[in-house]
Amino acid sequence: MTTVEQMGFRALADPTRRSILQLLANNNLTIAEVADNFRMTRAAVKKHLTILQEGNLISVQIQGRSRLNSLNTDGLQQVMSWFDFFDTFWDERLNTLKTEIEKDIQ
Amino acid sequence: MTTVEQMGFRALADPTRRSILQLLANNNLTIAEVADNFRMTRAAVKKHLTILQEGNLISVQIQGRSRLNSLNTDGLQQVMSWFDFFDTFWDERLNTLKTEIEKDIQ
DNA sequence: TATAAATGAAACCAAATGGTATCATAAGGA
DNA sequence: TCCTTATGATACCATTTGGTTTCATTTATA
Repeated sequence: MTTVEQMGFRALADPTRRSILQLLANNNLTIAEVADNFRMTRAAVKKHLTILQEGNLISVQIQGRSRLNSLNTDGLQQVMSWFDFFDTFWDERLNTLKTEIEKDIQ
Repeated sequence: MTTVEQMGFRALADPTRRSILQLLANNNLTIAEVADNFRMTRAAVKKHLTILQEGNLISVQIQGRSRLNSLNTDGLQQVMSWFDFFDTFWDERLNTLKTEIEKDIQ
């Protein structure tokens, strides 16, 4: 049961991967360019990029011998939509609170 | 460098823990009550609850010999605020698009 | 005061994770 | 063509993770 949502959350669990996403928000970058921003091997960075891709958080465009990574907002939206569940929860609590206050007033 | 944000993301990476949060959105539950909803031992569930607490996603209230777990919206808010970074990114892209269209019109 | 109920804690285990090093392959450029 | 650049793919390793089992501690209760 490895849903897209699950892959997205798993991808976001690592701080390096979250940094990569913030990098890609500014520019589309090749693997080597992304790797320049971290103190680990290109191989390690490439693994992170693969996991980000599996979570639909980035998309890849192959240009000759290089591989351009760009942010994919679809995955981010999907993960963010998980939190909507709690929006209704918060609304309900606010309504309950409101009802209690109204009771107090009368 | 284990920030609260990092702990929150890590806590959310596991599907069992996300389910627990949704359970606690409806009711405050003891460890045993939470465990009734899963096919794993109480010990395993307790570990998950500890990780959720470290991520500020739940808070615990001790009542006699039982331990009541409840949703802590602070942690959720903190994690959700990470995504705000990309809101401005999206806005910028929309503005860029708008500018391009306006250029086309003239 | 026994006894049951609820949790705490620690040792242990298999699998996943994040990293490295190494070698292979593909594509541009002098 | 030859060399360099950019990536692909493995094998390997230490640590973390998610789970179990077992035993100890604390708190209600008959």
